[in-house]
Amino acid sequence: MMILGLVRWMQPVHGYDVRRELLSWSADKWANVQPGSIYHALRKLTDEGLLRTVSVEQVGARPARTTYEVTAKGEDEFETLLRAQWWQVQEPPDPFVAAFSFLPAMPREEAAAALRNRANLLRAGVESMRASLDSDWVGTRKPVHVGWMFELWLARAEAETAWCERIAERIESGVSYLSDGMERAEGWSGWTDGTR
Amino acid sequence: MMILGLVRWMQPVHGYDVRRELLSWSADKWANVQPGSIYHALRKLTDEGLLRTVSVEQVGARPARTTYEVTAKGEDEFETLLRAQWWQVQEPPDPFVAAFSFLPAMPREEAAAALRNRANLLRAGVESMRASLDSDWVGTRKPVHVGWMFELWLARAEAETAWCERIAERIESGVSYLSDGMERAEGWSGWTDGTR
DNA sequence: AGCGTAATAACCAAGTTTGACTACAGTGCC
DNA sequence: GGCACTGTAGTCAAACTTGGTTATTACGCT
Repeated sequence: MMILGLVRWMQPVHGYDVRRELLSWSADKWANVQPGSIYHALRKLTDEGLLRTVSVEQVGARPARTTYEVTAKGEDEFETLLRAQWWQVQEPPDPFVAAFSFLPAMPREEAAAALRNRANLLRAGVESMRASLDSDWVGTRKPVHVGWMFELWLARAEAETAWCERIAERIESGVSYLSDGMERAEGWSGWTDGTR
Repeated sequence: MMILGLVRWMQPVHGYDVRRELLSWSADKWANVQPGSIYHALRKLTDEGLLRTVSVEQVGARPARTTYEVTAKGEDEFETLLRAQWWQVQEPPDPFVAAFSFLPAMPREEAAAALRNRANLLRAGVESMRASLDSDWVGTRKPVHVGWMFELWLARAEAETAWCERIAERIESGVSYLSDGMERAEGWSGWTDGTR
């Protein structure tokens, strides 16, 4: 749980603060935390004894805001969780890879075009990232390691760009999708080989 | 939905077949489809009119197995879904990135060690992938594009390996985590700067 | 002064995912 | 023949996510 970590370094906080911080990191993209989940998570963590409510303030007739802070147990749990993620490699599910596994269901032309398009989109992303890396915003107003995360994305994106173009060429070159050993093997009748 | 695509090229199938195929692709890793979700998904897709049940056989006193196939509407929907994934770039949530964003909560030494470790794990993965790419198994018994997916993982993993080592060095070199512009800015008291 | 829009703070019901569990049939081993 | 084990097929309740909604206050504009 990511929320726990956030509460830990902003404590004491209330839900809305956490939400804003998450959105400002646009963390809904790379963590799986949508605004809606936050309050549920906070309550659950409290039930488990990892958080403790500090106070419940009420300003006018607005919804009461509850402020949380981390307990000793929560601190422990966070360390454990954090270490688990740091020491393990565990590749995240990627919808594109899933879609790519259905390659033979796409007409060759379209597949190649889509890959080229993807390469361009990635390049655009790289460009805009580089821009904000060079600009002073990330350079001076954010901790240094935020820039490092950008570098990771950059490296990944560049690797992927190259791959997209390589594969696009192969597809256009008309290589058969069925490998040598299984030209006439049965059970693959569902595949169109991109030539429908 | 990924299940739809699978049913589409294995039809007619029953749930267990789908499950086996998914596991054999170890798709529980890169798609988010655990065995438990399959039957629910099949039923839901049927309710939505994307699938149609073909028959319900019963062998002895075992659970009845229901066989499905794709309807015309399901075919359409699949095309739409597939294209959405092919033409969009949408980076998946990555738990490591999430954990990395808490870098300042880790002692410097450990962070560096963990990154080095990660680099090694990635290298090991690359190695074993390369091995199975060279072996005949992927080369001859699987469609060619499965090999291409391996190449993508490889490219990503190599990029990330390099990054890990670069960052590990920086961390060891003792750079401050706080960027120049915010040395004395308030509100960051929760950060330990890796020197607890 | 009046009015519309944005921000604040949270809730909730509905939909999804998950891991654990059931129950039976072959198969191999002693 | 008896027994343990693996493979087959699917169910289920509990946990988790999500997107939309409420209700009030502050702000800006004319």
